[in-house]
Amino acid sequence: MNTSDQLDTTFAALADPTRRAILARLASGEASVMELAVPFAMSQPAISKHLKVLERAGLISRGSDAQRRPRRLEAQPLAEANEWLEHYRQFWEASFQRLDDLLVKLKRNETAGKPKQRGRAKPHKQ
Amino acid sequence: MNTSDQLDTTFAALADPTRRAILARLASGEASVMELAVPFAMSQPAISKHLKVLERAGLISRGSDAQRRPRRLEAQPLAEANEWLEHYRQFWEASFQRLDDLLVKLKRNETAGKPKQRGRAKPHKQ
DNA sequence: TTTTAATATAACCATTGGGTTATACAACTA
DNA sequence: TAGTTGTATAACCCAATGGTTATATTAAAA
Repeated sequence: MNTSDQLDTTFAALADPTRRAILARLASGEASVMELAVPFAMSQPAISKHLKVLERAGLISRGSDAQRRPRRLEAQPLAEANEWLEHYRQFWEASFQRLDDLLVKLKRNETAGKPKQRGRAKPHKQ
Repeated sequence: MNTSDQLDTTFAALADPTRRAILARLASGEASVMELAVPFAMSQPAISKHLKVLERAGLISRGSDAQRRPRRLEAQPLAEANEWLEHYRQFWEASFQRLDDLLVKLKRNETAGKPKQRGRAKPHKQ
């Protein structure tokens, strides 16, 4: 699998809220399939399918404990995804900066004399 | 669209090599649909579909210049994706660290007396 | 005013994705 | 040994994805 294929399967695996929740759960330690399934209104086979997607992407691995097959997080593909994203950091930081500039300007017009804003004006989540 | 939906559509949009290549192209400036289509062995409507996916994810926007509808990069959703990934940084850095430790140990056994390795041992791309 | 260029949309097709239920299998427990 | 628990797999359904060709729309150029 080349880097591009790896990014395909990594991003595809991350494009599902159930799978992201599973990764979040595994961030606090390994867990069995049953344990992973509990929070979801979904059958056990559905969870097993999600786990297969995550495993094919290399985002989790499978252990063995009696009948259990505990999964644990394998974050390395996330490093590659992160590296890809990094190439675009300048672009989103530029847009944050434009937002800052705007907010500062508005603020100045509205309350001249008050202390200037400090730190970056983080935009609200949509 | 809540944050989770936004991540869904962002990651899904990124899970395709054609769309990632389009974003890479747009990183060096806006471009028309035709210009974007050139590098790909794919019909114009196929490209238009990809552009629609990127636009729905908020990753590009559409300008207007005569018959042309030039697209430009809108990197803000990438900031959110990056923020999500950041939560897992500790995990991939831990695995890099384990790899470092291993390499250093191997190196020591193999060539005792030579200078120690500096910086992080970056794993090869697969 | 007709033609050409750039883009969008419709209709279609094959494949994949995310879910289901039913069933198989492997490993503990009584 | 029989039952129970944990997980995987098979077969199926429906919706979504990624491509196609053909056609519509819009604006410029001749």
